[in-house]
Amino acid sequence: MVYNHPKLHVAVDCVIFGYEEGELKLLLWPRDIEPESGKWSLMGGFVQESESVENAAMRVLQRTTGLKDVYMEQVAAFSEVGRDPGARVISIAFAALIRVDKYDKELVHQSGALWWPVNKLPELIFDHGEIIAGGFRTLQSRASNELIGKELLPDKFTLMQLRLLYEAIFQRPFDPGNFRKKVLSLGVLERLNIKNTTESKKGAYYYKFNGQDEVAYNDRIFKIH
Amino acid sequence: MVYNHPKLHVAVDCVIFGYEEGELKLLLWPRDIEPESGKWSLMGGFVQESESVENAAMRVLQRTTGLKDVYMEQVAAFSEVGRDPGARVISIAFAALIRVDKYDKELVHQSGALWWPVNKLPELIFDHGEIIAGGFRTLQSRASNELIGKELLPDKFTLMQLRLLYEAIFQRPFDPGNFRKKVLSLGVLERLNIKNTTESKKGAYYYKFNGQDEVAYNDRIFKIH
DNA sequence: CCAAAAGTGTTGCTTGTACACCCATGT
DNA sequence: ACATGGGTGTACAAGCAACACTTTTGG
Repeated sequence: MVYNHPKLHVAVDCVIFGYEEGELKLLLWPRDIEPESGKWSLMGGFVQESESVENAAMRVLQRTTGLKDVYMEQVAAFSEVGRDPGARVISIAFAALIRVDKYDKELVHQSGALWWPVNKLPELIFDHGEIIAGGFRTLQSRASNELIGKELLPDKFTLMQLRLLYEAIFQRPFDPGNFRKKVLSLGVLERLNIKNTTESKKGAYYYKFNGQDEVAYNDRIFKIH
Repeated sequence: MVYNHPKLHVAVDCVIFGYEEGELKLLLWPRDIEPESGKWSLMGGFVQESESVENAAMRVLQRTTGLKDVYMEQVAAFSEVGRDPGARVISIAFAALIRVDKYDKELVHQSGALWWPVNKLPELIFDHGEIIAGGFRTLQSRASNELIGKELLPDKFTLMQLRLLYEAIFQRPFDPGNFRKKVLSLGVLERLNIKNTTESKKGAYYYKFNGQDEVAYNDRIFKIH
């Protein structure tokens, strides 16, 4: 059956978060064509006839970073008529969390992409600022409902590193003692018998996420100061 | 500029919630064409060249219920390739809350639509069951982050009516005393000097939402049993 | 020795939960 | 009189916030 109805360009845009040097960053590409040449943009791509928007987002992510099997979450559809002055394009935004020690740096570097700290973003094209804000809310929401870090930190990490990640995500400090107690009480971390001695004199135990992926979180977990 | 990329049918589907007789219901239409004739469906419509998806959803809602200026929230995009066997259609789902005392009953009745209790739904076409589940989660999420009822209850209502609404939304009982204290502590309700004497012997004060629409909710508000 | 992070403990406060209890009134 | 919902109060538990304090070790 053929529907006699308008067809539209549908794109996906990926808000790609990474964590590096104590800062939450996101990956942006310089735009080299008019209009708005010189500004920065999210990486996107058009949805094809034979794929879901989730597939399209994965495809875009793999094409640009070399990564597959990455955690992604749908943010929202952005569809104001004039959002892209060049053409009518509806965009479905996705938030992706990637580990900066794993992406294909060669590939990313070639394309001119750079990591930008979330609180020091450059000028962005179209409504990409709004899309990023949405992706950031999605990330915060996820981080308060379950313990994230597996997607952003190295395999083994100290509780300080995890805390700094959360401080970057929520842009506010957490009390070290309370953070430690809360996080450990969730029972999703396993202490290793190795210590990190580079970031403190005393040395801090490394932790890792213990396999049992799905713990039933009853409620919002982060109300820590 | 013309983009040399695929164009797709983009639809909106509205999950329309109403509250009546102590039950949370949603409005469904019988499908009278093959395939899946006889099953029920959400009301939807195609997004036009010159409108945002939000506009399209509003338009669909107004066309089917006569209502405008209704609270709506985007749920998510549903885009599996085979979701509509007739054609490739991406659907953006919206959740709408309407007051059953305000919609155009004539219009709705003509179209054959019926209100179905959320826990006794008929067979649904395509992935509309999944879409409804998403809309329901969106509703619950909103109801736990702020006090809803303005959109679903009459202008004046008793605290019992409000509680029954919340019990319908969360499908579990709330303690009457605790519910009352929590709700009143939010400071968004104003007590009227009228009593409802039809639903209890003693009579219960009517309340209404006081104008100041936006109260800053710091945290999830409903953790009441 | 001092600074800085690691790690543990304590205390007070807020908030939810589970009740008990009295009130008002229509039947 | 009694059942029913209206409305208030209380006692307990859980969880968070704030902060004190001890440990360890590199500089």
